[in-house]
Amino acid sequence: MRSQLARKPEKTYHHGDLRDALIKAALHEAERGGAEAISIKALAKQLGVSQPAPYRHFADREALLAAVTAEAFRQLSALLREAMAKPSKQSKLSRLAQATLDFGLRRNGIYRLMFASRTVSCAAKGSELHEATRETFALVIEALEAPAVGYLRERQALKIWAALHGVVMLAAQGLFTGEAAHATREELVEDFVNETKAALAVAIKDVQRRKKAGA
Amino acid sequence: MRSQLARKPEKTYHHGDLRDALIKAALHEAERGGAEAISIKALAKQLGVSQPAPYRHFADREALLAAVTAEAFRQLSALLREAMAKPSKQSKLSRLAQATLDFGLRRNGIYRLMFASRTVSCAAKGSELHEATRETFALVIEALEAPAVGYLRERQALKIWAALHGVVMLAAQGLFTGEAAHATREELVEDFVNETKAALAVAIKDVQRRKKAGA
DNA sequence: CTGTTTAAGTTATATGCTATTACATTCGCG
DNA sequence: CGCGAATGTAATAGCATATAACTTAAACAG
Repeated sequence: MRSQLARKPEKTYHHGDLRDALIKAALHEAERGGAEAISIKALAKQLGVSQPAPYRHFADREALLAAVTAEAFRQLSALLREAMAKPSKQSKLSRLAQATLDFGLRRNGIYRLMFASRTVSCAAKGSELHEATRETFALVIEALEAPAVGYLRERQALKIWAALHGVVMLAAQGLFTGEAAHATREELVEDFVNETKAALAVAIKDVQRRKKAGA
Repeated sequence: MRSQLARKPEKTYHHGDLRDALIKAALHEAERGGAEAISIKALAKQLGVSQPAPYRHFADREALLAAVTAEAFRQLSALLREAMAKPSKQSKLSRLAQATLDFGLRRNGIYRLMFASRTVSCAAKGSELHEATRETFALVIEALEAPAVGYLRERQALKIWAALHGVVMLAAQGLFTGEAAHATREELVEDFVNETKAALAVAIKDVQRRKKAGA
């Protein structure tokens, strides 16, 4: 197998790593233009192979999109992990939230690809994509830094994740440029972060109190 | 002009109301399948006109999508207005929020069309689509039932709108079917509604207190 | 080494969609 | 009534997805 270091145009019959190259190139295309910007034909041409070549690695366009989306989720996960790891005065949750916003805006085409398509919801349990999204959500739960009491964490994670998603999408649509521009997206995200922390604290205290009463 | 009551296949040369028929048919197609399910060719065939006919009414596919999206926003606005109008024990905001969730899930293909595409963000100020989205957002502000103090309303409206959007999108992606299914989407929406009310009350009180201190 | 199997790539082609051009029909208005 | 604008049609170009049949070379067995 040819490593990705092989840069010379030695014009070998076999590309060597076409599958990976397709995903990377597709991600690049999606960066600006979203899913619609991904064309099998164009990618093939760009990588110097014939148009049908990609079909050796992906059953159809949808399959390629799924693989690209999975890779995008892994990249987001890596980013979030990094943001959570670095020491800071801010909470883990705050850093995760701001990092998500940053990713969603900087790489908005990819972000839209990740969520707008129905590819995600159709991902079979256990598939590459399903695992990738699951891992990202697990990071959100981790960022809460809360003990696993019932399903409180999951619930709050879901809420902050939804809220973040909404802010990113609306921001990308320019809804923050009108009369509402007085609140920055970062402020809104921080609002949601604080409300999440407060709600989580209250809920946990409530559960523990109830447990004590029952004991 | 032929009314939409004309059901007989009288096979007139002119359709009579092709523009409107295209939008309605496209909405129907989008209902399940989103934007990708809208094909000019298929619509033309379905309506019994030649393929290029639609181009008399829409410059290109994008223009049709914009018109369809605008119509979808108007329908959503109508639904929200209705929900807010009917008497109920619940607050206006709660009713608007639940109605939004309902619309987003029941007509998810259309909902995705409305937000996932970049059509919205590209809508020129003053365009049909721009006005339609603006009107919907105005309803959100109205549902807050709060006085216009600074930009507090806009900010809270933006927040709840973003949160709602997030819940709808994640729910549509089946993120509520895993370990997080213990919190229903309706519950999450109600959480956001309550947090919005609380935040708004605090913020308004804060501003008024500050004003009194300054006077 | 050599031959066979198989993964990966090629050319050719069918099908479907968008969009344009040039031409035809009808509506509406002076 | 007749003319111009609006609306629809036929023909066609161009691009993308996807499949079929064939080719190359890599990997592996003996």
